[in-house]
Amino acid sequence: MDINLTQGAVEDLVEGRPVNDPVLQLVDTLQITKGSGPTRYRVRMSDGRHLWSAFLLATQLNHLSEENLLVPHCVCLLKKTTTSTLSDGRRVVIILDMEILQSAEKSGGLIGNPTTYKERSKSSPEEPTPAAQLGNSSDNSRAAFSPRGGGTASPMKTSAEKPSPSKFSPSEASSSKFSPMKGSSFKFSPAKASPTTFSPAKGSPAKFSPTKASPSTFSPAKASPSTFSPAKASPTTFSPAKGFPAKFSPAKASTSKFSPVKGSPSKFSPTKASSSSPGASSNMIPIAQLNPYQSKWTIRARVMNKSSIRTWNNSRGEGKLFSFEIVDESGEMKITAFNKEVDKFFSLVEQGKVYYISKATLKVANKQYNTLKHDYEMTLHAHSSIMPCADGQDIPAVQCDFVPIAELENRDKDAIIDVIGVCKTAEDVSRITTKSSREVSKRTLHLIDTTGKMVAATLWGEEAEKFEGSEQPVVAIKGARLSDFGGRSLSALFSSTVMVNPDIPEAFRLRAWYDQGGYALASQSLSETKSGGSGMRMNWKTLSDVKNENLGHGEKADYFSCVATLLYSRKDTCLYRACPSVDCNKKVLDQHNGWFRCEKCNREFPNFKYRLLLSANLADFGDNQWVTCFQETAEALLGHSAETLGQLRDTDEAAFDAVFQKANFTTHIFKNRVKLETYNDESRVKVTVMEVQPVNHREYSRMLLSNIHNLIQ
DNA sequence: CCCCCCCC
Repeated sequence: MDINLTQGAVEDLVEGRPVNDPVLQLVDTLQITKGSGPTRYRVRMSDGRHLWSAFLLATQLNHLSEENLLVPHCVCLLKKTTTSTLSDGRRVVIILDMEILQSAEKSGGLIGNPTTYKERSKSSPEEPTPAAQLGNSSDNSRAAFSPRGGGTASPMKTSAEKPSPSKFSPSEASSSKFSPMKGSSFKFSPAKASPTTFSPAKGSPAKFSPTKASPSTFSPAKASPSTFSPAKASPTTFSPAKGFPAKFSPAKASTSKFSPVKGSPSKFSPTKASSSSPGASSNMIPIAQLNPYQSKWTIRARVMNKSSIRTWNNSRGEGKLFSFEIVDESGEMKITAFNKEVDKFFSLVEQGKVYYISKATLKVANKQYNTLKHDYEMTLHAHSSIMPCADGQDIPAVQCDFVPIAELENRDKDAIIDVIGVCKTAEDVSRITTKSSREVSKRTLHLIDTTGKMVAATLWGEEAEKFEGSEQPVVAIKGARLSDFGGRSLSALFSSTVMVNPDIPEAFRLRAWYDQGGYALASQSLSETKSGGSGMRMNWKTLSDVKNENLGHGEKADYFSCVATLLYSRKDTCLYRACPSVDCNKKVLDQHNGWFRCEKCNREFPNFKYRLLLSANLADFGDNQWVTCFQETAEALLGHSAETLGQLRDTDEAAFDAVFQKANFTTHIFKNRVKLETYNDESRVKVTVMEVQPVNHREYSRMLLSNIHNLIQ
């Protein structure tokens, strides 16, 4: 296989021009270990025409050298690079990502007769920009290039020279928001199906104008933690019903926003930046292009998620921190603030708002805790600047890549996914104690979508407590974790964003689908719900269906729901005297001496409790069926407790009769278990009522539609 | 510099 080198790529890279997927030949590698930092590798590369010896391997690629993969004359694809200029004007091309395309053996020596490239022009030393001075003291925060890069003779400094591929000059950005170079790593290619964007905070214009947001705004005194209160929990629900104006119409939130092909003049051009931002001539770059090898940049991004303040105390010390996640059209990033930066920025940073952010430290993202799609994460430091941006409406707040619920079956356990569905049922909130003895609230929702599948999704803490599911809202969860519990289920993480009735096209579509008949679908859950409780799906059947379809004849019991009317119940045999022990319901034997014997407990008691075991005949329009109701369901059907009924029977037979008369011809939703049982060589289907619910209009409609659906199929 | 992500 012949691989062509990208002739001219060396010149383009050194001069900072974007190059698409340059293929270069590695000439040699030099280890430049010095000082305390990690080893760095300098590589010489050739494009067949020119050589350039100042390629520097980003430290995350050190393994390539350490695994002896950087063999002279191998051919490489540079997938991501950035060009920096040293303080003396020399150019360094930093390789952030690369791949070896062809071994040295196959390439058979040096290709062509390359000569060392001579830089066309060395850029003049940069001038401090207004941005560099804003929000921090005037010391030189244009830090030395790569604190880890201690291997060069003189400290390397980056400069903000124009042609760096990571920055946008007007000419480069003319037809596209982002540079077409590979290094920009777009997540949103038009080919890929439309991630969704929306602004949970409704794009609320920032209260502050950039001019107002002078450095004094950020004094610790003003931004003291005491001012925080409402910021934290509120933004999780965004119901239009609550009076938020819908900022993003479906049309506006269309995927065209993401097309890197079409589009308006660059948002990241210096021209634009100078008009309204504190960045002035600073380098406004997309988040996707942030890396540790640039010292001067400004990003403009929306806060999509903000943590509360946490403290830590461990062997390495103690302190406090908070973190938040930001987004622009190119990508996302996690930012963490510690200690003084917490005081400085916590109250300023609000979920949903847009800020200019500059001068922070980038480090390789710890993927164990950071699920965002970026190689790096950011830490704020003493000179970091965060300024509210007044006109950030164009910045999407959340990029969602919703996975259809049915598709969750095929995804890996622990995958972090975005999901959207109608909350068909929400379980009650409950308190649990974790393994580490912390108490936390949880609530499980059952979400369905147009795939007809349902999945359980658990919310935690405040989110669980405040969730209101009675109106069957559309719920979107960005960044939920897929677990394999009970088949497949989802769990919200600290980093998840839960949105109720978000103003996005998917939500509108789901709402319409559900209200126009989706609700009647007997959706099958990917998550098993133990207990025949409220999580049980409705498998609507008519009573004749139960017989015709031979329900209960299989190995396992079948479950079905029906709307039926109680015709008659056997009052004479409905009560029995049971063992008074808490967890024993065994019938006791009257010893006729004031004592009652429980065979199971092997004990005699001076008392007993009444239990119900009611045989009832249910009917719908086509058939009738004998069923058994135990304690709770019988109590629900008769409207009295077993104890009351026992007392009545013993003291007031007329009143006891009246209870049954009154219960006759009442109609309910019955959830039932059906199983073929053999007793004395005789088989018959036994139907046990698991749950009795009042008929509500919605469920009744669903039952009708489902039955009609069964009829016509 | 943190890093808890829970329960059945």
